[in-house]
Amino acid sequence: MPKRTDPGRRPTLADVAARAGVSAMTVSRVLAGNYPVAPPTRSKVLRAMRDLDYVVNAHARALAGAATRTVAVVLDDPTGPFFAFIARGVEQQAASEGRLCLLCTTHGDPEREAAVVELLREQRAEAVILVGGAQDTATYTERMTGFARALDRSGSRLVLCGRPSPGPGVPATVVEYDNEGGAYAMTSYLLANGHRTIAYVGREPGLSTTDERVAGFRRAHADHGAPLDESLIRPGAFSRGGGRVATEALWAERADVTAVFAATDMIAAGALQALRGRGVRVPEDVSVVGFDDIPLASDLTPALTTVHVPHEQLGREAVRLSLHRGPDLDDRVMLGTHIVVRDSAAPRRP
Amino acid sequence: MPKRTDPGRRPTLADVAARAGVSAMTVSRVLAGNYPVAPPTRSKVLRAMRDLDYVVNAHARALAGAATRTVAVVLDDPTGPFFAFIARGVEQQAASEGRLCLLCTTHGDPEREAAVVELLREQRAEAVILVGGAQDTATYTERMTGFARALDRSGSRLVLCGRPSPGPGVPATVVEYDNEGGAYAMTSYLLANGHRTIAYVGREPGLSTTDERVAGFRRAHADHGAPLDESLIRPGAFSRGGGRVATEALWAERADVTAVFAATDMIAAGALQALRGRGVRVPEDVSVVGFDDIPLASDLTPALTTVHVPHEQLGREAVRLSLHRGPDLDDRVMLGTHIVVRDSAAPRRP
DNA sequence: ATGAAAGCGCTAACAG
DNA sequence: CTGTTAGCGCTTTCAT
Repeated sequence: MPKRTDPGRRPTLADVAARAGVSAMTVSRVLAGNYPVAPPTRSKVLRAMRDLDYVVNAHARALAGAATRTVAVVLDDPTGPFFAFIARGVEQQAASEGRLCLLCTTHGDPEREAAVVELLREQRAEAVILVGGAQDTATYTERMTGFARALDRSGSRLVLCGRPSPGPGVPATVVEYDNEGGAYAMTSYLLANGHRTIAYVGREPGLSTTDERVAGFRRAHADHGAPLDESLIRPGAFSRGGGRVATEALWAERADVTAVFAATDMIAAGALQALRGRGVRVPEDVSVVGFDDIPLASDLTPALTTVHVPHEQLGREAVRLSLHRGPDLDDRVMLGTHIVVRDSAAPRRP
Repeated sequence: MPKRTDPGRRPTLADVAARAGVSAMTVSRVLAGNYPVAPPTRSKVLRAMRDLDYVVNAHARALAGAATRTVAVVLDDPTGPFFAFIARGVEQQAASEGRLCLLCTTHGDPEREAAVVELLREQRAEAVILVGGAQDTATYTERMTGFARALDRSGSRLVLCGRPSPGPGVPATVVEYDNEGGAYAMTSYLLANGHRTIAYVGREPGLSTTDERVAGFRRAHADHGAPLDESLIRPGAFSRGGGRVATEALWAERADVTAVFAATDMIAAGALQALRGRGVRVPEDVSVVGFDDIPLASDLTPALTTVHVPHEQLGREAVRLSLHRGPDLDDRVMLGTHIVVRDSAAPRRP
């Protein structure tokens, strides 16, 4: 039986060509639109495509040499407070560049992460965007270098978004934001408001963002000539509960603190809970500030003064940069952060 | 020059076969693992694959007839409060079924939605999951029927998740949740707590979920023999601002209301703002309840009593059902909802 | 248990 | 401006 009459078959380029009385190549050119085709021919082809409800086969196209026009985001968990914004940035930029967007999650499991990278190599994704903080250790650097090289060999590009760079010479794109600068600006703001006994709550040792934020906290103290009591840099988990616990512990020891710089907005939310529980008024008695500017920040009572991180732009830049990249092996950009003044911080009361 | 020595080329199945001294077919079988291969041969092949850093080409595979092993979610906006949870459910189930997940957004634009469906037809995605409420009009039904048929012709499956069914006989899978039952349960709860003047705030005419929720509200009144004052069903936008405005307007007219059933948690948040602004205490003076059970609900003060919608499970079911589906043309499931009692509702004060 | 041959549907590279 | 010829890398028959 001739193929043409096969009933359940999806129409192919050849079918369209036959129906329009032209060659397959002409149809291909009409599709791509990057080559001159005589208008009458063009309309005949378009007509045939419509008649047959023709849909190109993206896989055949990818196999024949065209780019896959697909980028991938790899997240910890799409319900995270800011991962969603990064995902939105990625998706938007991908869409505006005519790319489709693959979404994968790892739940923080390194094995799953490796498996996902492998899957994305199979897909020949143009870019693989790894999102979210990570332990900045030697192991991490090795892993990322491995991913970068492997993806490079597959004709794909690794993008580290909000993660530390594996160093120069590694074929990867890095999109960061200014943790140090944001912490510096916020600490300066508190110091300018007369605070001198500022606790930094929620240091998670080893986490890349932590070190940078603490560095900004330190530099601001130094630049303002304010002595920094190291015992005021408090450890704690990056969660609401962690913030509550750490703040409770802090108050048990030091009632002289007049401002709390929480490492994240979530921690700040926990700190507010703890302080409310103790009958401490914010910002009258104590100022509390956060970092990240997640939606929750403006919902808290009082609305949280915090450092804005351009999550969405981070996602957009990740796509943009990986798609239009120069001849360099590695490239990176750092996006700025800035403080957002709301109601949770006030000048120190005498 | 022989292909094999081409330096930048990605190794193919043939390369692996050559290196292992077997035919391409044998390598393919090792890869698929669904056919007996002699253990020694097998190891030789695996060895060669590792040596060459071989990665299958998903597109070649898809072209040669294998399934694409890809499902797609189409969202309004990934930063929406519950879209993220549905996306998580989809992604998790997809991963556990060995599928990759494409993420597309439409920002509520029907044209973009149609364009996205077309793109996904090109990708031969196994399932295309459309998420989120929609106006249940004749136009909607036609659109969805069109999508369903088009996807069906491309060997793909349309899944409507939390959206109305286009009716029987249309090749689509529908995964819904029980809006009517949830509203019934919540209204019953308020009635059982002695409330008799309950306002329903945030009716968006035409939106599919609205009608079902209002129906449950009505049925509960009827079943409890409580008269329902139609003027207490208040229109309003599905947003915090909408809730605030609608509640302000309500209070200006009716100070006798003792309970507010907000159509969504966001509306409830707005209602709480409005009531706080007026110095009305919740739940002492007025009870407020919501619908959806988004994370914000437990963060509000007081924590919101609301109807839980199983968003994540909705996403999981969408994938599961579309992948393991019987011979029927259309299929649907409805997931249950239940009330979550927190602090924003109390017995009516005498 | 393994291999050979024939495509899957498209586009790149050359003609004309 | 349009057509021809060759694959892209894999999996499906059908043989052996």
